[in-house]
Amino acid sequence: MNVETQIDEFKNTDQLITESIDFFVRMMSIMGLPRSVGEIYGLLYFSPDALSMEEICTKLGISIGSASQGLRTLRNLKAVKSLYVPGKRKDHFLAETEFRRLFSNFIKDEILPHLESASQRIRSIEEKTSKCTDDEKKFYEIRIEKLKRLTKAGKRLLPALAGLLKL
Amino acid sequence: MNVETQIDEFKNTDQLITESIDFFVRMMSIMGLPRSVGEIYGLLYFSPDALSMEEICTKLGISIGSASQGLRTLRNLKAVKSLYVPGKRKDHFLAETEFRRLFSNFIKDEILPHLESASQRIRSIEEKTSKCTDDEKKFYEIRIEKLKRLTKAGKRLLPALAGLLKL
DNA sequence: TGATTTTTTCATTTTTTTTTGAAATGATTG
DNA sequence: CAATCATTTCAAAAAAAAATGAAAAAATCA
Repeated sequence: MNVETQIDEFKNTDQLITESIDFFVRMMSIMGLPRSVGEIYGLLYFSPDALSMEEICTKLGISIGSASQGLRTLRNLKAVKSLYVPGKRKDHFLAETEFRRLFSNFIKDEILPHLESASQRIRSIEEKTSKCTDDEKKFYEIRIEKLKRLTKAGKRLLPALAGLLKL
Repeated sequence: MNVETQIDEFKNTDQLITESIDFFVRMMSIMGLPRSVGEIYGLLYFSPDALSMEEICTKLGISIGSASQGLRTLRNLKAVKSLYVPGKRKDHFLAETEFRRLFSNFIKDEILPHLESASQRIRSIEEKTSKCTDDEKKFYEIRIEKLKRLTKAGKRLLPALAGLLKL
């Protein structure tokens, strides 16, 4: 294999990783996760070998702080697993590629808690109608009922959503 | 009705609206929409009468710029409709309370376009594998296949999601 | 254990997003 | 159609979110 082919191949893999990072940066951003989280996952997703935090920092040009926090986020979502590499001291990271579990964790950790506190807030809204006139009460109660049905549907539907992902 | 009762009632409705705003600010923020959008919707959701932009600004203490932009966003999502009030020059706004349509519009406007461009990016990633060795190709192709299935499932599932919301 | 390496934390800086409000544009009325 | 009122736009300011990197903490090794 001559030098030019090597360079070509390097560039190609490089571009592939760049596109992957682009892809996941956007996807994670829809989910409200910071850029760095998408970058790290995008890099790992197409890496055959587990990478150390230092390699991640170098390849992405991000700080160790960002890498550490980003990896923590990804670990919490079970989007990344750390792997023991014999003879090496540093932790090494691999992308977890089962999106179903990833989304299920995202919904459980990031969405459902909000729905829980929403239910409480609705109860608190309901209490405030006690001193209204009957006409007002009627109007408010219809709207409150809609909110209740919304949160109920959300709590039921969202966790089921990941299950529907027959990837 | 004496003055104290009036004051009590005023306070009660006021608190109710405050809680509603709180509720929708958080909900809209999950959807990545700015605070002001949630505030406006939260105010309108429990308003029996249509409100003008000026009233919205005053009641929420936000600028006319925010109100104008926020109402535009809500109008685009069909979360708010403007109502002609006879004898008044200003436009008046009412909350659209069918969440099903609201979410369906949100998914159509804010999520699906990203999935479309994701498909293109995957194709671009695929092209980059052409010059890889067979072993590398195998690894990459498995991951690419997963991405394809993910976007496909997303495009199918997300629009259906709003339909499942039998509120 | 003590020295060395790796990782986390968090105050500060940088970047991005949102809000503001004055000017421009558009709409309505007499 | 001129005057007035209502709405949008957009550059600048303010606020919020994310990234940085040095210091602290934790882990590993000899």
